[in-house]
Amino acid sequence: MDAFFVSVEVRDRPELRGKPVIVGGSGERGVVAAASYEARRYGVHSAMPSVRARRLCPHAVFLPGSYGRYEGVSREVHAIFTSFTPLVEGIALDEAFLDVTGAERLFGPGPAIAEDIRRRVTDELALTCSVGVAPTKLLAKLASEAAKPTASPAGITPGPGVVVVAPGEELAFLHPHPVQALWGVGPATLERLRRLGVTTVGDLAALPEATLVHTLGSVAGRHLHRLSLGIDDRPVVPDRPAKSIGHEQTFPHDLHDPDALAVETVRMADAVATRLRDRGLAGRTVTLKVRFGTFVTITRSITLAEPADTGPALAAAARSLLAAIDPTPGVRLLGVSVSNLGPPTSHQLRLDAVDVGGDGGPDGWEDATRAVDDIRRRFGSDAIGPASLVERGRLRLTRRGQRQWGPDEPDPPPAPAP
DNA sequence: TCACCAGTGGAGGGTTCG
DNA sequence: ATCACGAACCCTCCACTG
Repeated sequence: MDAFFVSVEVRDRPELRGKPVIVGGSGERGVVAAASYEARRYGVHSAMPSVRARRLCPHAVFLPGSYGRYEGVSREVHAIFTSFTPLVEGIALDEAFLDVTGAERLFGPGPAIAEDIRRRVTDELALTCSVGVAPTKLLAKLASEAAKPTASPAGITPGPGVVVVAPGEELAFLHPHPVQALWGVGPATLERLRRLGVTTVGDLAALPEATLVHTLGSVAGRHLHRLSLGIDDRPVVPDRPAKSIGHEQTFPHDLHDPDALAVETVRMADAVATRLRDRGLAGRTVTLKVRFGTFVTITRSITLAEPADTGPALAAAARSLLAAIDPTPGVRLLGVSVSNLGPPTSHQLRLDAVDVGGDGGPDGWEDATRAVDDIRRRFGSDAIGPASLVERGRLRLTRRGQRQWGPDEPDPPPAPAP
């Protein structure tokens, strides 16, 4: 999808059409989630600090966005995709791979399907998308980027909408691209490749595999070497199971107080546990992430003997990790995530089993947690929560249906302790 | 008893992507 | 000269097992 979040907003508020529009966090610590092509003319792009975006384009309209709405529209787009093939792999809300090899007998050749998809997205959803058609995932991705509109200070140029890389044309299309166009080449890899004198994918293809393995490691080296030769046999995989679930948050102001951090940890552990139960999962490895005011980021993790899916169980683990961290330099961001996911084990019979809570559960919170889920379903997610959060008025994690791109209105800095 | 080896899983950091 | 959040994957080091 082209400028997805912004396009949804403009579609529903026509007075925004033709204006520079930015969806993202507007606070001091926010970032741009999406920018309209009018805003991109000024050099604004996604992931840019909002402060910089506002400097570049002071007259832009800033919108907080509504993530829940984008999820809904994404489902509608997805439904169009799956009407052509069940082999749809979602990459993000606005991006997906479709394997249409089996659909061509029914719907015609790939390029024709691409045109059909574009037409249906335009007619049914009043949004625009760009499609790349190619024999491999990498080439399809690059082709879809080539199909998009471009924005420069001079103006906005519409894209072709569909770009096809036919069999036999792969290397001619691929090799002129800059190496950073390859999936897996970010700033760090780019610098290492630059030192090898590599600028384009073609340069990369001329290098022996051993050289790449030596500088980038066995997996990445071999992978990039193959990609540069147009070899990419990764299949389109629908419904990949989640491997981790987490929550993290940047605070409007750095936190120094251990008690305040403990409260935030409980809040996030509770949110993660709720999402875990929503999906019928539990996890064994709990990871605490701390970013200090200096931007130095550390993670600490612990693996539990039994999978956990209750707030108290995750909070206890996260707080034990927090206890070993000195927060006095100031904590900018805190995160709790859970991995090693699997089904929640029904209580295993153990010879040494101790019934802590008196309800038969291993951590004593099974019945209470079931009741909490029930109350939230009926009265909303803010209706109930851990006592430590209620007392401090911190029950709410984020407004419903919202994902934030940074803290919005910074609270006034805490008054110095007497 | 020691040296070596292969495999596994945990911990922590880093990179990349949208 | 300070940029979110959520997730996947990779690498290295280390302990333990056999």
